[in-house]
Amino acid sequence: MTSKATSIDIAYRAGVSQSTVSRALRNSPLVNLETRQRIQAIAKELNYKVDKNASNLRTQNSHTLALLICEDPTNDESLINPFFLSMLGSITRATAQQGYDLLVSFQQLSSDWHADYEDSNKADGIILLGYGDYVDYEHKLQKLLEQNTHFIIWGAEHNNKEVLSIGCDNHQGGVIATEHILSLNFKNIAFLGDASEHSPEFRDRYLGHAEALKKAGIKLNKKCQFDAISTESSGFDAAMKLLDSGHQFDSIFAASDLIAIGAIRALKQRGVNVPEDIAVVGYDDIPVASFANPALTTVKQNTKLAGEILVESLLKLIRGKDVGPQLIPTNLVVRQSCGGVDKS
Amino acid sequence: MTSKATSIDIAYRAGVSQSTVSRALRNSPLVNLETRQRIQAIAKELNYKVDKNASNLRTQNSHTLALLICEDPTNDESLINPFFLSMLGSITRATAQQGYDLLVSFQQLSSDWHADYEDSNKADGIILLGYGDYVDYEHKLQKLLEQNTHFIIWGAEHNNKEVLSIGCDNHQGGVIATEHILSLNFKNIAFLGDASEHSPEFRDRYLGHAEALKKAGIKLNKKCQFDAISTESSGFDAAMKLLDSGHQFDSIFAASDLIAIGAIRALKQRGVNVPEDIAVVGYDDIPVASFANPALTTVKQNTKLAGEILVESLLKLIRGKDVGPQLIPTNLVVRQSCGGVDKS
DNA sequence: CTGAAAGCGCTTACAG
DNA sequence: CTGAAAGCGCTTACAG
Repeated sequence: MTSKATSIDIAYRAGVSQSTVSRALRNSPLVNLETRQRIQAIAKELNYKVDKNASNLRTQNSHTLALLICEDPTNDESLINPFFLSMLGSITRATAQQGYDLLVSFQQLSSDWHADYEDSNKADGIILLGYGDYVDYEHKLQKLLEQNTHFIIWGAEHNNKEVLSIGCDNHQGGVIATEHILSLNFKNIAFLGDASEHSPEFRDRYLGHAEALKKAGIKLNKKCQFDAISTESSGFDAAMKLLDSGHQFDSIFAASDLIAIGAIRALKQRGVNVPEDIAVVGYDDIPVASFANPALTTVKQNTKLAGEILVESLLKLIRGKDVGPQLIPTNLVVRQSCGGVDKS
Repeated sequence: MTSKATSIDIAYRAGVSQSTVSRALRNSPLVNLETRQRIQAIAKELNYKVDKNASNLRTQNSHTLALLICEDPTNDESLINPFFLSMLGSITRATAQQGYDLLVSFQQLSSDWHADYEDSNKADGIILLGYGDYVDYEHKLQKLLEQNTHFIIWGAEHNNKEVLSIGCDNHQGGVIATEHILSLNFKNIAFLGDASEHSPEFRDRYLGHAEALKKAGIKLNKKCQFDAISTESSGFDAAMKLLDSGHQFDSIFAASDLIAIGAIRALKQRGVNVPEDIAVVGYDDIPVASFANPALTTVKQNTKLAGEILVESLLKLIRGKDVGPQLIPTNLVVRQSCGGVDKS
């Protein structure tokens, strides 16, 4: 009783062949209904579970997806980008919903990629999170491509069309954030975040920002742009530089919530009030956003939908169906950091 | 070239038997060094990876751990307890460090447990997170025990000694939180959180609180205790009840940060200043804690260490070694919500 | 509707 | 040091 029951044990008890047990457990209509039910009852009684290794080996697929999350080494190791954590939650759920298991792994930027999940038949496909900064990963993606690995990458559309990417519409997000600021009569918007082609997601947000400005007939305030990566401290530093630059601005569009929160800390430290003196919009709507002080007005990425689409698309890819890149719409969440609505 | 290479392909190329290939790839000293290196080179060239399903089937272990996170259905589904998310991060890392893979799954409270990871040989053992509320799960744990599943549960020590539990020292945490409040000359402490045996972790915190009070010769303020589960809104509600009760108090010990944050919102809404009028201490040190307004003074659970110990202990259990329950020490993080130190 | 048989790709006694 | 062989527990043509 200590060792696990196998299909042969069940076959013996049911007085049928092992093949019939296997069919019955998969609920095959080939097996007589009565026999089927009897077998299933015995299986339940014995607490029998199909051995995944055996069935996967036989069918040559694992019914498992792997999620690789890029870990920013500049961060304290316990501080994974909270946005990715939200995505992790929704991807986990979406995967389970499709009857798949999910293998999760954090990958150091520096270390060798152990993206051999598919090669070793541990997973049928891979979801890449946090590799938006694709410049540094190009050769690794190339290798995945060469190996015919099924994978999908979260982020801006990739310049290599063979790489399937799913992401939120960062351009549109940049537009709505900027339009919101403008609608509140701020006209001189600073931008905090790396807008180079090195950070395609930030860049798209910036491009949307620029477009909205242009549409409104307002010039980009190039002097008030400072690079930042998506951490609180980087946002703090960038805002300090902005402040020290002496250039005029009445509002800030931060390329991420973490940057926005850091910037607000810098502003406060210099005695600047948000939103009375300076309005701030963030991006992501991470859980912290609503607890910030003032609560952040921000562009929400729909992580639930994103997770579902990511998983669905990867599954299609695995099954050899046609899938293209997709852009998920974003929406504005108005809180207090720009004024406008005050529901404190 | 499209289909994956097998050990037989390598054997063919290397001019040896498949058994020798298998040995060489596991770097067995039985194989001649030169032959071994030649085989490994060919494997690399062919981008060969051992098929995990086959090797797991053969060796009957999966080198995989499963993590089950209990999902509180009262929450919006995107809002997983941030403390669990931190734990997830550290467990993922600790698992990888041990050369294991991690299967992650969120389980609905209501739904049937698909804790069949081990039965189906998908995992060698299971980590249970968020099942501290064990009363409701007793029979399920019992079943796991009966099936000889290797599992470990995060939380307070379990009354059933067969269940291996690892958790932070909640009693000690309650003591240090309370001592801190007392050291700042608050004497009338309200407690927010369910202190019944239904929530063993909260209860231990409460017991530590009571002990510290007793030691200081101060009576428990029983009238100022209100139940709350670990959500912001529950904390808000509990604080409202406390306020409405009309009983006097000068400080609050919240059984979790989320409760504390909700309580602070309630206090603010009623025009009560924190920490000037009322001091508040939380518990957990979730990422949000430092962004709260005022930033939360709280009891930090060392999630990094906790993840490591959890994984190590489970592995010991799997390997048949002796393991006992462990209590991880906590420490106080002083921020602004109690006054005392002000580094805003 | 059912059974006997092959085979998925490994690991590991066993024999040399 | 190496090879032939068995077998892990399934699924699924094939034959009846």
